[in-house]
Amino acid sequence: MKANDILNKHSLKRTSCREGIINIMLNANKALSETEIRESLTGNYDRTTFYRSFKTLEEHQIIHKIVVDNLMVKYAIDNPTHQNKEHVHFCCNDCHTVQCMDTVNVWDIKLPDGYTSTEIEILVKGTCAICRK
Amino acid sequence: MKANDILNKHSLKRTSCREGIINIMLNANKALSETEIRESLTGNYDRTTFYRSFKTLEEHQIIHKIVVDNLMVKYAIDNPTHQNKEHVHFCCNDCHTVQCMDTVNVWDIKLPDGYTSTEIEILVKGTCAICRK
DNA sequence: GTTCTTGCAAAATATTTGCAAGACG
DNA sequence: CGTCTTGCAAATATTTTGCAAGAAC
Repeated sequence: MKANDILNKHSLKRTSCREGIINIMLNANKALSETEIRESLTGNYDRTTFYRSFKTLEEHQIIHKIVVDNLMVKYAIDNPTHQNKEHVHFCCNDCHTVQCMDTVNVWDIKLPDGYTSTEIEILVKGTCAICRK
Repeated sequence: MKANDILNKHSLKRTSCREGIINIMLNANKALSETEIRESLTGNYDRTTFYRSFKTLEEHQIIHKIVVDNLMVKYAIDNPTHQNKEHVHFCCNDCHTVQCMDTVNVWDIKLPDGYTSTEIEILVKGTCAICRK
């Protein structure tokens, strides 16, 4: 599915900034920071525009935000094949790449009585396969 | 163990700010934000002092930081009984209380080949037992 | 043409750093 | 008294908001 189809599906206007963001994320196999996205885009957009675009895309569950520390914020496309499914985020301490790990199983977490969960965020930090070598 | 003992154990100077922070956290059954801590303290401290105190206490593994969003950052005391043990953090969508769930089991996460993990952060969002009623 | 989006300026918020004065041990 | 900590000022960074001009449909 192309960027335009995704925007149409959500009745969002097809602007070059949104198209660009989605296309870059569709081709990335990792989560990207605002800076990385800006540097990959051909057009030059105001930072405010990015923030608003991210917000809109996130609200429509086209992308999701990954906060590693307060400092490192990245975005990844919502893969339709695992939509609504909890998945693990992995952050490499070495190269700081952040990835969604679709192949890692997530188990149900048994909370104390009276507690209910709507969302589970799992962030694993360590060394990725490339830096490991 | 009292605040002074903890500071002594780590060879940290006993300042009223550090004592205050630790004492408040020892008596809290939940994680606290910088603002909540400042409002609970009798003395008035500069924000810089808080940031440096948190940093020092965190480096000595006396407290740990919990990042819910970029906006919501909280701190909790390192309970000696579960030191070094992974535990789940729970954030209530309603009252925004953040707690360490010592009773919830954390399973091993099986990563793809080549990946190793040094740390796992699990944040469960939902409704707590009090707001559930 | 109506509605939504963008860019700019500015404000609000969070965090870090340097330095001199002061507290701790 | 030597070392570490604090407060203040200021720099840096992130994110949000209002408003007018412009683009999408």
